[in-house]
Amino acid sequence: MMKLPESFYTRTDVVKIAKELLGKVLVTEFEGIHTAGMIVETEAYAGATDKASHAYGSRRTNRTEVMYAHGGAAYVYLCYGIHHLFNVVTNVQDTPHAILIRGLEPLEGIEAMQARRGKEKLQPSLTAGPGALSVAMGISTQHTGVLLSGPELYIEDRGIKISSKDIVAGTRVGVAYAMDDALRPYRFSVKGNKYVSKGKGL
DNA sequence: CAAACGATTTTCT
DNA sequence: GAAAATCGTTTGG
Repeated sequence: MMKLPESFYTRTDVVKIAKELLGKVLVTEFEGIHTAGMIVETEAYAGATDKASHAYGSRRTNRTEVMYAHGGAAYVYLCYGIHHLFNVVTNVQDTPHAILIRGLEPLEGIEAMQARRGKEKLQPSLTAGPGALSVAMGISTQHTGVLLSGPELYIEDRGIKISSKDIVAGTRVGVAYAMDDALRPYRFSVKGNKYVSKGKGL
């Protein structure tokens, strides 16, 4: 039950951090509503050298500015005009690394999540997928730039250990336009977990 | 100032 | 399994 320290995010190996985020718990406290879910799927985006990243080639725009901040901030991007994608900014200042949270296993405030998603029953699709989990957790683009050190939005370690043999590495999803970089094994998920998004390939 | 595109989800066939 | 929805950001003129 400990919030991850800033030093967790400011390390330089974004792939390693992506793996370590599996099993951690994302918590939000918006409008007095407490919701929490265990992270079961992540994707690393290695900034300037990664064609799939918004910051490829050190591109720096108003939107990507947050990625250049030091690790520990949230980067929320609106995709296809309707989906909010939640990312964790990592590494040090001026290095635009980020990790996309693709899947969560609901732990607390499940009723609230269902209400936000307009779903009657609990089903994997509630939080399987980056756009879906953002809605369930109440995250939207207005939270971009918010520090993950709380009090409304943070990630904590509850002592859950994911054995390395239960971590599946795969190619990323929805980044086919990135050509060869789309084949990099930057996607990590917890083996057999129902809340891991299916994606298109793998 | 106008046009094109996308780190996806949902719904229909 | 495949196609449509939808709008802010980015890129070109």
